[in-house]
Amino acid sequence: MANPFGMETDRRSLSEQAYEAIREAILSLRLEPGRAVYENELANMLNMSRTPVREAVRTLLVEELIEVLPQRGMKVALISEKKVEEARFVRESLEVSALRAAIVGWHTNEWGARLKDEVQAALAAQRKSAETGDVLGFLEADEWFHRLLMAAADNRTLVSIVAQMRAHLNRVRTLSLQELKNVQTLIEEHEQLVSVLTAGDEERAVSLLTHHLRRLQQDVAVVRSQYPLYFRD
Amino acid sequence: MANPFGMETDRRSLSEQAYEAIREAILSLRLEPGRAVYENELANMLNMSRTPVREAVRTLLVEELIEVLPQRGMKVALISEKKVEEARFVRESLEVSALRAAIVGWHTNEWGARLKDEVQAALAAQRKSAETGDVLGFLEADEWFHRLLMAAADNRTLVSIVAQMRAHLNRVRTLSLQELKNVQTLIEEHEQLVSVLTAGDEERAVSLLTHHLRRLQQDVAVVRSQYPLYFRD
DNA sequence: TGAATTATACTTGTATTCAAGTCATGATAG
DNA sequence: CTATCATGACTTGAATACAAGTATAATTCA
Repeated sequence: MANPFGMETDRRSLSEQAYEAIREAILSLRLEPGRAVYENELANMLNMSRTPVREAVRTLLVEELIEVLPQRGMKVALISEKKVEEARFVRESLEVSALRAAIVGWHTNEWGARLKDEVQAALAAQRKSAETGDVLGFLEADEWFHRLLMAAADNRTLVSIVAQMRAHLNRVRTLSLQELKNVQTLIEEHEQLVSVLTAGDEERAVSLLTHHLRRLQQDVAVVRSQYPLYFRD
Repeated sequence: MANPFGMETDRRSLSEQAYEAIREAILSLRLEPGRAVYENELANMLNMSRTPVREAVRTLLVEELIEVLPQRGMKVALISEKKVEEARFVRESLEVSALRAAIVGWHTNEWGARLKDEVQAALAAQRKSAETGDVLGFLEADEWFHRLLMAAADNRTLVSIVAQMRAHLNRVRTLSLQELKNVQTLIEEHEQLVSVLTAGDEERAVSLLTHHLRRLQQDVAVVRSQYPLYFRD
Protein backbone atom coordinates (compact mmCIF):
# COMPACT_ATOMS: atom_id res chain seq x y z
CA MET A 1 0.00 0.00 0.00
CA ALA A 2 1.30 3.39 -0.89
CA ASN A 3 -0.09 4.98 2.19
CA PRO A 4 0.34 2.68 5.21
CA PHE A 5 -0.55 5.31 7.79
CA GLY A 6 -3.93 6.13 6.39
CA MET A 7 -2.83 9.73 6.19
CA GLU A 8 -5.47 10.16 3.58
CA THR A 9 -4.43 12.74 1.07
CA ASP A 10 -7.20 15.15 0.28
CA ARG A 11 -9.05 13.42 -2.49
CA ARG A 12 -10.87 16.55 -3.53
CA SER A 13 -9.36 18.15 -6.57
CA LEU A 14 -6.99 21.04 -6.06
CA SER A 15 -9.49 23.29 -7.81
CA GLU A 16 -12.12 22.56 -5.19
CA GLN A 17 -9.66 23.00 -2.36
CA ALA A 18 -8.61 26.34 -3.81
CA TYR A 19 -12.22 27.42 -4.20
CA GLU A 20 -13.15 26.61 -0.64
CA ALA A 21 -10.00 28.10 0.83
CA ILE A 22 -10.20 31.36 -1.07
CA ARG A 23 -13.92 31.74 -0.52
CA GLU A 24 -13.55 31.13 3.19
CA ALA A 25 -10.74 33.65 3.37
CA ILE A 26 -12.89 36.27 1.68
CA LEU A 27 -15.98 35.64 3.81
CA SER A 28 -13.98 35.69 7.04
CA LEU A 29 -12.46 38.98 5.89
CA ARG A 30 -8.93 37.61 6.18
CA LEU A 31 -8.82 38.71 2.56
CA GLU A 32 -10.32 42.12 3.03
CA PRO A 33 -12.67 43.79 0.55
CA GLY A 34 -10.74 45.73 -2.06
CA ARG A 35 -7.48 43.94 -1.48
CA ALA A 36 -5.47 43.18 -4.59
CA VAL A 37 -4.71 39.50 -5.10
CA TYR A 38 -2.77 37.70 -7.79
CA GLU A 39 -2.99 34.22 -9.20
CA ASN A 40 0.66 33.55 -8.42
CA GLU A 41 0.26 34.81 -4.88
CA LEU A 42 -2.73 32.55 -4.21
CA ALA A 43 -1.06 29.63 -5.92
CA ASN A 44 2.01 29.97 -3.70
CA MET A 45 -0.13 30.32 -0.58
CA LEU A 46 -1.99 27.13 -1.45
CA ASN A 47 1.05 25.24 -2.71
CA MET A 48 -0.27 24.58 -6.16
CA SER A 49 0.06 25.94 -9.67
CA ARG A 50 -1.95 28.75 -11.20
CA THR A 51 -4.25 26.35 -13.05
CA PRO A 52 -6.48 25.19 -10.19
CA VAL A 53 -6.43 28.70 -8.73
CA ARG A 54 -7.72 30.08 -12.01
CA GLU A 55 -10.54 27.57 -12.05
CA ALA A 56 -11.50 28.49 -8.51
CA VAL A 57 -11.40 32.17 -9.39
CA ARG A 58 -13.67 31.51 -12.32
CA THR A 59 -16.38 30.34 -9.90
CA LEU A 60 -15.78 33.15 -7.44
CA LEU A 61 -16.17 35.50 -10.38
CA VAL A 62 -19.68 34.19 -11.00
CA GLU A 63 -20.50 34.73 -7.33
CA GLU A 64 -19.15 38.28 -7.61
CA LEU A 65 -16.75 37.76 -4.73
CA ILE A 66 -13.74 38.57 -6.90
CA GLU A 67 -13.15 40.94 -9.77
CA VAL A 68 -10.64 40.43 -12.54
CA LEU A 69 -8.98 43.33 -14.30
CA PRO A 70 -7.53 41.80 -17.44
CA GLN A 71 -3.76 41.89 -17.58
CA ARG A 72 -3.69 43.96 -14.40
CA GLY A 73 -4.68 41.70 -11.57
CA MET A 74 -7.60 40.75 -9.40
CA LYS A 75 -9.18 42.21 -6.31
CA VAL A 76 -11.51 41.01 -3.62
CA ALA A 77 -14.87 42.56 -4.43
CA LEU A 78 -15.77 45.59 -2.39
CA ILE A 79 -19.05 45.46 -0.50
CA SER A 80 -21.81 47.12 -2.49
CA GLU A 81 -24.84 48.44 -0.65
CA LYS A 82 -26.91 47.85 -3.75
CA LYS A 83 -25.73 44.28 -4.11
CA VAL A 84 -26.31 43.61 -0.43
CA GLU A 85 -29.89 44.84 -0.62
CA GLU A 86 -30.48 42.83 -3.79
CA ALA A 87 -29.16 39.69 -2.16
CA ARG A 88 -31.17 40.37 0.98
CA PHE A 89 -34.33 40.80 -1.06
CA VAL A 90 -33.74 37.54 -2.91
CA ARG A 91 -33.04 35.75 0.31
CA GLU A 92 -36.17 37.06 1.96
CA SER A 93 -38.30 36.07 -0.98
CA LEU A 94 -36.93 32.55 -1.11
CA GLU A 95 -36.76 31.86 2.59
CA VAL A 96 -40.33 33.08 3.12
CA SER A 97 -41.56 30.99 0.22
CA ALA A 98 -39.76 27.97 1.61
CA LEU A 99 -41.31 28.55 5.01
CA ARG A 100 -44.79 28.74 3.52
CA ALA A 101 -44.22 25.59 1.50
CA ALA A 102 -42.86 23.71 4.48
CA ILE A 103 -45.18 24.84 7.23
CA VAL A 104 -47.76 22.21 6.42
CA GLY A 105 -45.34 19.41 7.15
CA TRP A 106 -43.88 21.03 10.22
CA HIS A 107 -46.37 19.14 12.37
CA THR A 108 -47.63 16.27 10.31
CA ASN A 109 -44.87 14.43 8.50
CA GLU A 110 -41.59 12.92 9.48
CA TRP A 111 -39.67 16.19 9.27
CA GLY A 112 -41.33 17.63 12.33
CA ALA A 113 -39.95 15.35 15.02
CA ARG A 114 -36.44 15.04 13.64
CA LEU A 115 -36.17 18.72 12.88
CA LYS A 116 -37.29 20.04 16.20
CA ASP A 117 -34.47 18.34 18.06
CA GLU A 118 -31.88 19.63 15.66
CA VAL A 119 -33.37 23.10 15.79
CA GLN A 120 -32.85 23.09 19.54
CA ALA A 121 -29.27 21.98 19.04
CA ALA A 122 -28.68 24.81 16.59
CA LEU A 123 -30.14 27.31 19.02
CA ALA A 124 -27.95 25.96 21.81
CA ALA A 125 -24.86 26.27 19.63
CA GLN A 126 -25.79 29.83 18.84
CA ARG A 127 -26.26 30.74 22.51
CA LYS A 128 -22.90 29.22 23.32
CA SER A 129 -21.13 31.16 20.57
CA ALA A 130 -22.77 34.33 21.83
CA GLU A 131 -21.42 33.71 25.34
CA THR A 132 -17.89 32.91 24.26
CA GLY A 133 -17.89 35.81 21.79
CA ASP A 134 -17.20 33.63 18.77
CA VAL A 135 -18.53 35.67 15.85
CA LEU A 136 -17.67 33.12 13.21
CA GLY A 137 -19.23 30.31 15.23
CA PHE A 138 -22.32 32.41 15.74
CA LEU A 139 -22.78 32.91 12.02
CA GLU A 140 -22.25 29.22 11.40
CA ALA A 141 -24.91 28.31 13.91
CA ASP A 142 -27.17 30.94 12.42
CA GLU A 143 -26.75 29.38 9.00
CA TRP A 144 -27.47 25.98 10.50
CA PHE A 145 -30.72 27.26 11.99
CA HIS A 146 -31.93 28.84 8.76
CA ARG A 147 -30.96 25.76 6.79
CA LEU A 148 -33.17 23.69 9.06
CA LEU A 149 -36.05 26.08 8.49
CA MET A 150 -35.66 25.56 4.76
CA ALA A 151 -34.99 21.85 4.95
CA ALA A 152 -38.63 20.83 5.05
CA ALA A 153 -39.26 22.57 1.74
CA ASP A 154 -36.96 19.96 0.20
CA ASN A 155 -35.51 22.26 -2.44
CA ARG A 156 -31.74 22.01 -2.77
CA THR A 157 -31.64 24.58 -5.54
CA LEU A 158 -33.30 27.13 -3.30
CA VAL A 159 -31.00 26.34 -0.40
CA SER A 160 -27.92 26.71 -2.54
CA ILE A 161 -29.05 30.07 -3.89
CA VAL A 162 -29.73 31.34 -0.40
CA ALA A 163 -26.25 30.19 0.58
CA GLN A 164 -24.85 32.19 -2.31
CA MET A 165 -26.77 35.28 -1.20
CA ARG A 166 -25.52 34.79 2.35
CA ALA A 167 -21.97 35.19 1.11
CA HIS A 168 -22.62 38.84 0.40
CA LEU A 169 -24.65 39.39 3.55
CA ASN A 170 -22.17 37.67 5.83
CA ARG A 171 -19.38 40.13 5.29
CA VAL A 172 -21.65 42.90 6.56
CA ARG A 173 -22.83 40.76 9.43
CA THR A 174 -19.33 39.77 10.42
CA LEU A 175 -18.43 43.44 10.66
CA SER A 176 -21.62 44.45 12.45
CA LEU A 177 -21.33 41.66 14.99
CA GLN A 178 -17.81 42.56 16.04
CA GLU A 179 -19.17 43.89 19.32
CA LEU A 180 -21.75 41.10 19.61
CA LYS A 181 -24.35 43.65 20.54
CA ASN A 182 -27.56 42.55 18.91
CA VAL A 183 -26.95 38.84 19.06
CA GLN A 184 -29.36 38.45 21.95
CA THR A 185 -32.15 39.94 19.86
CA LEU A 186 -31.35 37.66 16.95
CA ILE A 187 -31.44 34.58 19.13
CA GLU A 188 -34.69 35.65 20.73
CA GLU A 189 -36.23 36.11 17.31
CA HIS A 190 -35.16 32.61 16.40
CA GLU A 191 -36.76 31.21 19.52
CA GLN A 192 -39.93 33.18 18.93
CA LEU A 193 -40.07 31.90 15.38
CA VAL A 194 -39.81 28.32 16.55
CA SER A 195 -42.59 28.71 19.10
CA VAL A 196 -44.91 30.39 16.61
CA LEU A 197 -44.06 27.69 14.12
CA THR A 198 -44.93 24.87 16.50
CA ALA A 199 -48.12 26.74 17.29
CA GLY A 200 -48.88 26.60 13.58
CA ASP A 201 -49.49 30.29 12.97
CA GLU A 202 -48.28 30.70 9.40
CA GLU A 203 -48.89 34.39 8.92
CA ARG A 204 -47.23 35.31 12.19
CA ALA A 205 -44.25 33.10 11.34
CA VAL A 206 -43.84 34.77 7.96
CA SER A 207 -44.11 38.17 9.55
CA LEU A 208 -41.48 37.31 12.15
CA LEU A 209 -39.09 35.88 9.60
CA THR A 210 -39.50 38.87 7.30
CA HIS A 211 -38.79 41.24 10.13
CA HIS A 212 -35.82 39.15 11.22
CA LEU A 213 -34.30 39.18 7.76
CA ARG A 214 -34.80 42.91 7.31
CA ARG A 215 -32.81 43.69 10.42
CA LEU A 216 -29.66 43.72 8.33
CA GLN A 217 -30.82 46.82 6.48
CA GLN A 218 -30.12 48.99 9.51
CA ASP A 219 -26.67 47.51 10.03
CA VAL A 220 -25.37 48.34 6.58
CA ALA A 221 -25.26 52.08 7.09
CA VAL A 222 -23.58 51.71 10.48
CA VAL A 223 -20.99 49.28 9.19
CA ARG A 224 -20.26 51.48 6.22
CA SER A 225 -19.56 54.46 8.43
CA GLN A 226 -17.14 52.33 10.44
CA TYR A 227 -15.39 50.68 7.49
CA PRO A 228 -15.84 53.07 4.56
CA LEU A 229 -12.86 51.63 2.69
CA TYR A 230 -14.57 48.28 2.39
CA PHE A 231 -17.42 49.77 0.37
CA ARG A 232 -17.91 50.66 -3.26
CA ASP A 233 -20.02 53.37 -4.94
CA MET B 1 -2.94 49.95 -37.77
CA ALA B 2 -2.96 46.22 -37.58
CA ASN B 3 -6.52 45.90 -38.71
CA PRO B 4 -7.29 48.34 -41.54
CA PHE B 5 -10.58 46.74 -42.49
CA GLY B 6 -12.18 47.07 -39.09
CA MET B 7 -12.79 43.32 -39.11
CA GLU B 8 -12.94 43.50 -35.38
CA THR B 9 -11.79 40.29 -33.84
CA ASP B 10 -14.01 39.15 -31.01
CA ARG B 11 -12.63 41.01 -28.04
CA ARG B 12 -14.36 38.75 -25.55
CA SER B 13 -12.07 36.18 -24.05
CA LEU B 14 -12.12 32.70 -25.51
CA SER B 15 -13.44 31.43 -22.20
CA GLU B 16 -16.50 33.61 -22.48
CA GLN B 17 -17.05 32.67 -26.10
CA ALA B 18 -16.79 29.01 -25.18
CA TYR B 19 -19.21 29.45 -22.30
CA GLU B 20 -21.84 31.16 -24.40
CA ALA B 21 -21.48 28.78 -27.31
CA ILE B 22 -21.68 25.62 -25.24
CA ARG B 23 -24.52 26.92 -23.10
CA GLU B 24 -26.50 27.93 -26.15
CA ALA B 25 -25.91 24.54 -27.72
CA ILE B 26 -27.20 22.81 -24.61
CA LEU B 27 -30.27 25.00 -24.21
CA SER B 28 -31.22 24.68 -27.86
CA LEU B 29 -30.86 20.92 -27.49
CA ARG B 30 -28.29 20.73 -30.27
CA LEU B 31 -26.27 19.09 -27.54
CA GLU B 32 -28.93 16.74 -26.31
CA PRO B 33 -29.40 15.79 -22.66
CA GLY B 34 -27.28 12.81 -21.72
CA ARG B 35 -24.89 13.16 -24.62
CA ALA B 36 -21.25 12.49 -23.83
CA VAL B 37 -18.93 15.37 -24.58
CA TYR B 38 -15.19 15.74 -24.23
CA GLU B 39 -12.96 18.70 -23.66
CA ASN B 40 -10.95 17.93 -26.78
CA GLU B 41 -14.07 17.56 -28.87
CA LEU B 42 -15.45 20.92 -27.75
CA ALA B 43 -12.05 22.57 -28.12
CA ASN B 44 -11.79 21.37 -31.72
CA MET B 45 -15.34 22.46 -32.50
CA LEU B 46 -14.60 25.93 -31.17
CA ASN B 47 -11.09 26.17 -32.63
CA MET B 48 -9.36 26.73 -29.35
CA SER B 49 -7.36 24.79 -26.79
CA ARG B 50 -8.75 22.84 -23.85
CA THR B 51 -7.92 25.63 -21.40
CA PRO B 52 -10.74 28.08 -22.17
CA VAL B 53 -13.13 25.17 -22.66
CA ARG B 54 -12.32 23.91 -19.19
CA GLU B 55 -13.00 27.32 -17.71
CA ALA B 56 -16.34 27.49 -19.47
CA VAL B 57 -17.20 24.00 -18.27
CA ARG B 58 -16.38 25.04 -14.76
CA THR B 59 -19.19 27.60 -14.88
CA LEU B 60 -21.62 25.24 -16.60
CA LEU B 61 -20.87 22.82 -13.80
CA VAL B 62 -22.08 25.34 -11.23
CA GLU B 63 -25.27 25.81 -13.23
CA GLU B 64 -25.69 22.02 -13.34
CA LEU B 65 -25.92 21.98 -17.12
CA ILE B 66 -22.95 19.65 -17.42
CA GLU B 67 -21.64 16.79 -15.32
CA VAL B 68 -18.02 15.73 -15.07
CA LEU B 69 -17.02 12.15 -14.42
CA PRO B 70 -13.39 12.38 -13.35
CA GLN B 71 -10.98 10.73 -15.76
CA ARG B 72 -13.93 9.40 -17.77
CA GLY B 73 -15.50 12.33 -19.53
CA MET B 74 -18.37 14.73 -19.31
CA LYS B 75 -22.00 14.61 -20.27
CA VAL B 76 -24.75 17.11 -20.87
CA ALA B 77 -26.94 16.96 -17.79
CA LEU B 78 -30.12 14.96 -18.16
CA ILE B 79 -33.34 16.75 -17.36
CA SER B 80 -34.42 16.09 -13.81
CA GLU B 81 -38.08 16.47 -12.90
CA LYS B 82 -37.05 17.32 -9.38
CA LYS B 83 -34.60 19.96 -10.50
CA VAL B 84 -37.14 21.44 -12.90
CA GLU B 85 -39.72 21.80 -10.16
CA GLU B 86 -37.14 23.28 -7.80
CA ALA B 87 -36.12 25.82 -10.42
CA ARG B 88 -39.74 26.58 -11.24
CA PHE B 89 -40.51 27.16 -7.58
CA VAL B 90 -37.57 29.51 -7.18
CA ARG B 91 -38.54 31.37 -10.29
CA GLU B 92 -42.12 31.78 -9.17
CA SER B 93 -41.06 33.05 -5.78
CA LEU B 94 -38.67 35.61 -7.21
CA GLU B 95 -40.75 36.78 -10.11
CA VAL B 96 -43.81 37.26 -7.92
CA SER B 97 -41.76 39.15 -5.34
CA ALA B 98 -40.34 41.34 -8.07
CA LEU B 99 -43.79 42.04 -9.40
CA ARG B 100 -45.04 43.05 -5.96
CA ALA B 101 -42.03 45.29 -5.41
CA ALA B 102 -42.41 46.93 -8.79
CA ILE B 103 -46.14 47.35 -9.05
CA VAL B 104 -46.11 50.62 -7.20
CA GLY B 105 -43.96 52.27 -9.82
CA TRP B 106 -45.78 50.73 -12.74
CA HIS B 107 -47.96 53.80 -12.96
CA THR B 108 -46.18 56.55 -11.14
CA ASN B 109 -42.51 56.74 -11.96
CA GLU B 110 -40.48 56.86 -15.11
CA TRP B 111 -40.53 53.12 -15.68
CA GLY B 112 -44.21 53.06 -16.54
CA ALA B 113 -44.18 54.98 -19.79
CA ARG B 114 -40.97 53.56 -21.19
CA LEU B 115 -41.81 50.03 -20.19
CA LYS B 116 -45.29 49.90 -21.63
CA ASP B 117 -44.07 50.57 -25.13
CA GLU B 118 -41.40 47.94 -24.93
CA VAL B 119 -43.85 45.47 -23.44
CA GLN B 120 -46.03 45.91 -26.49
CA ALA B 121 -43.02 45.32 -28.70
CA ALA B 122 -42.18 42.14 -26.86
CA LEU B 123 -45.74 40.91 -27.20
CA ALA B 124 -45.69 41.68 -30.91
CA ALA B 125 -42.46 39.76 -31.35
CA GLN B 126 -43.99 36.84 -29.55
CA ARG B 127 -47.08 36.82 -31.75
CA LYS B 128 -44.92 36.94 -34.85
CA SER B 129 -42.78 34.00 -33.69
CA ALA B 130 -45.95 32.08 -32.96
CA GLU B 131 -47.20 32.66 -36.50
CA THR B 132 -43.95 31.73 -38.22
CA GLY B 133 -43.53 28.71 -35.95
CA ASP B 134 -40.18 29.86 -34.59
CA VAL B 135 -39.91 28.08 -31.24
CA LEU B 136 -36.54 29.58 -30.33
CA GLY B 137 -37.69 33.06 -31.22
CA PHE B 138 -40.83 32.55 -29.18
CA LEU B 139 -38.84 31.66 -26.10
CA GLU B 140 -36.56 34.62 -26.62
CA ALA B 141 -39.51 37.00 -26.83
CA ASP B 142 -40.99 35.31 -23.78
CA GLU B 143 -37.81 35.95 -21.87
CA TRP B 144 -37.86 39.53 -23.05
CA PHE B 145 -41.38 40.01 -21.73
CA HIS B 146 -40.64 38.54 -18.33
CA ARG B 147 -37.43 40.55 -18.06
CA LEU B 148 -39.47 43.70 -18.59
CA LEU B 149 -41.86 42.66 -15.86
CA MET B 150 -38.91 42.31 -13.49
CA ALA B 151 -37.08 45.39 -14.71
CA ALA B 152 -38.98 47.84 -12.53
CA ALA B 153 -37.88 45.97 -9.42
CA ASP B 154 -34.35 47.09 -10.29
CA ASN B 155 -32.64 43.98 -8.95
CA ARG B 156 -29.97 42.57 -11.26
CA THR B 157 -29.14 39.79 -8.89
CA LEU B 158 -32.71 38.57 -8.96
CA VAL B 159 -32.90 38.81 -12.74
CA SER B 160 -29.71 36.83 -13.17
CA ILE B 161 -30.91 34.07 -10.87
CA VAL B 162 -34.19 33.82 -12.73
CA ALA B 163 -32.21 33.57 -15.95
CA GLN B 164 -30.25 30.71 -14.44
CA MET B 165 -33.46 28.94 -13.46
CA ARG B 166 -34.85 29.47 -16.93
CA ALA B 167 -32.00 27.43 -18.35
CA HIS B 168 -33.43 24.32 -16.76
CA LEU B 169 -37.03 25.20 -17.61
CA ASN B 170 -36.31 26.09 -21.21
CA ARG B 171 -35.23 22.65 -22.26
CA VAL B 172 -38.61 21.33 -21.19
CA ARG B 173 -40.40 24.20 -22.85
CA THR B 174 -38.48 23.82 -26.08
CA LEU B 175 -39.60 20.23 -26.24
CA SER B 176 -43.18 20.93 -25.23
CA LEU B 177 -43.54 23.75 -27.74
CA GLN B 178 -42.42 21.67 -30.70
CA GLU B 179 -45.99 21.60 -31.93
CA LEU B 180 -46.64 25.21 -30.90
CA LYS B 181 -49.93 24.17 -29.41
CA ASN B 182 -50.37 26.20 -26.27
CA VAL B 183 -48.56 29.30 -27.41
CA GLN B 184 -51.82 31.13 -27.98
CA THR B 185 -52.76 30.58 -24.33
CA LEU B 186 -49.39 31.79 -23.15
CA ILE B 187 -49.62 34.97 -25.19
CA GLU B 188 -53.15 35.64 -24.00
CA GLU B 189 -52.02 35.26 -20.41
CA HIS B 190 -49.29 37.79 -21.05
CA GLU B 191 -51.80 40.26 -22.48
CA GLN B 192 -54.18 39.71 -19.61
CA LEU B 193 -51.37 40.30 -17.17
CA VAL B 194 -50.50 43.60 -18.79
CA SER B 195 -54.07 44.84 -18.72
CA VAL B 196 -54.55 43.86 -15.10
CA LEU B 197 -51.26 45.49 -14.31
CA THR B 198 -52.19 48.78 -15.92
CA ALA B 199 -55.49 48.57 -14.05
CA GLY B 200 -53.42 48.39 -10.87
CA ASP B 201 -54.92 45.23 -9.39
CA GLU B 202 -51.93 43.74 -7.55
CA GLU B 203 -53.54 40.62 -6.16
CA ARG B 204 -55.06 39.67 -9.48
CA ALA B 205 -51.76 40.27 -11.25
CA VAL B 206 -49.94 38.05 -8.79
CA SER B 207 -52.57 35.36 -9.17
CA LEU B 208 -52.33 35.49 -12.96
CA LEU B 209 -48.54 35.35 -12.96
CA THR B 210 -48.49 32.46 -10.51
CA HIS B 211 -50.95 30.53 -12.62
CA HIS B 212 -48.97 31.34 -15.75
CA LEU B 213 -45.72 30.11 -14.25
CA ARG B 214 -47.28 26.90 -12.96
CA ARG B 215 -48.43 25.91 -16.42
CA LEU B 216 -45.10 24.21 -16.98
CA GLN B 217 -45.87 21.61 -14.34
CA GLN B 218 -48.33 19.89 -16.64
CA ASP B 219 -45.95 19.88 -19.57
CA VAL B 220 -43.19 18.02 -17.79
CA ALA B 221 -45.00 14.70 -17.61
CA VAL B 222 -46.06 14.92 -21.24
CA VAL B 223 -42.61 15.80 -22.45
CA ARG B 224 -41.07 13.02 -20.42
CA SER B 225 -43.33 10.43 -21.97
CA GLN B 226 -42.30 11.68 -25.41
CA TYR B 227 -38.58 11.93 -24.71
CA PRO B 228 -37.87 9.47 -21.88
CA LEU B 229 -34.18 9.23 -22.74
CA TYR B 230 -33.66 12.88 -21.97
CA PHE B 231 -34.69 12.38 -18.34
CA ARG B 232 -32.95 11.17 -15.22
CA ASP B 233 -34.28 9.37 -12.13
C1' DT C 1 -12.00 -22.83 -22.75
C1' DG C 2 -11.99 -19.33 -19.33
C1' DA C 3 -10.41 -16.36 -15.87
C1' DA C 4 -6.90 -13.37 -14.43
C1' DT C 5 -3.60 -10.05 -15.87
C1' DT C 6 -1.24 -6.91 -18.62
C1' DA C 7 -1.21 -3.37 -22.47
C1' DT C 8 -3.24 0.34 -24.50
C1' DA C 9 -5.88 4.11 -25.70
C1' DC C 10 -8.62 6.99 -24.00
C1' DT C 11 -10.18 10.59 -20.34
C1' DT C 12 -9.69 14.69 -16.94
C1' DG C 13 -6.32 17.02 -13.53
C1' DT C 14 -2.36 19.80 -13.07
C1' DA C 15 2.02 22.06 -14.23
C1' DT C 16 4.61 24.60 -17.35
C1' DT C 17 5.50 27.49 -21.20
C1' DC C 18 4.46 31.06 -24.23
C1' DA C 19 1.72 35.28 -25.79
C1' DA C 20 0.02 39.67 -25.20
C1' DG C 21 -1.70 43.64 -22.59
C1' DT C 22 -0.81 47.25 -18.85
C1' DC C 23 1.70 50.46 -16.24
C1' DA C 24 5.54 52.76 -14.20
C1' DT C 25 10.06 54.29 -15.03
C1' DG C 26 13.46 56.68 -17.19
C1' DA C 27 15.95 58.00 -21.34
C1' DT C 28 15.62 61.11 -25.05
C1' DA C 29 14.50 64.66 -28.17
C1' DG C 30 12.60 69.29 -28.69
C1' DC D 1 11.77 71.85 -18.40
C1' DT D 2 8.39 69.20 -20.82
C1' DA D 3 6.45 65.93 -23.73
C1' DT D 4 7.23 61.77 -26.10
C1' DC D 5 8.69 57.36 -26.66
C1' DA D 6 11.29 53.04 -25.50
C1' DT D 7 11.98 49.65 -21.99
C1' DG D 8 11.20 46.25 -18.69
C1' DA D 9 8.78 44.15 -14.97
C1' DC D 10 4.74 42.97 -13.89
C1' DT D 11 -0.11 40.96 -14.87
C1' DT D 12 -3.78 37.62 -16.92
C1' DG D 13 -5.01 34.76 -21.25
C1' DA D 14 -4.16 30.67 -23.79
C1' DA D 15 -1.55 26.64 -25.57
C1' DT D 16 1.07 22.82 -24.67
C1' DA D 17 3.24 19.15 -21.98
C1' DC D 18 2.93 15.92 -18.52
C1' DA D 19 0.66 13.02 -14.69
C1' DA D 20 -2.61 9.89 -13.23
C1' DG D 21 -7.00 7.42 -13.32
C1' DT D 22 -10.42 4.41 -16.04
C1' DA D 23 -12.29 1.16 -19.26
C1' DT D 24 -11.60 -1.91 -22.88
C1' DA D 25 -9.07 -5.01 -25.61
C1' DA D 26 -5.41 -8.24 -25.95
C1' DT D 27 -2.65 -11.73 -23.86
C1' DT D 28 -1.14 -15.03 -20.89
C1' DC D 29 -1.55 -18.90 -17.97
C1' DA D 30 -4.01 -22.69 -15.68
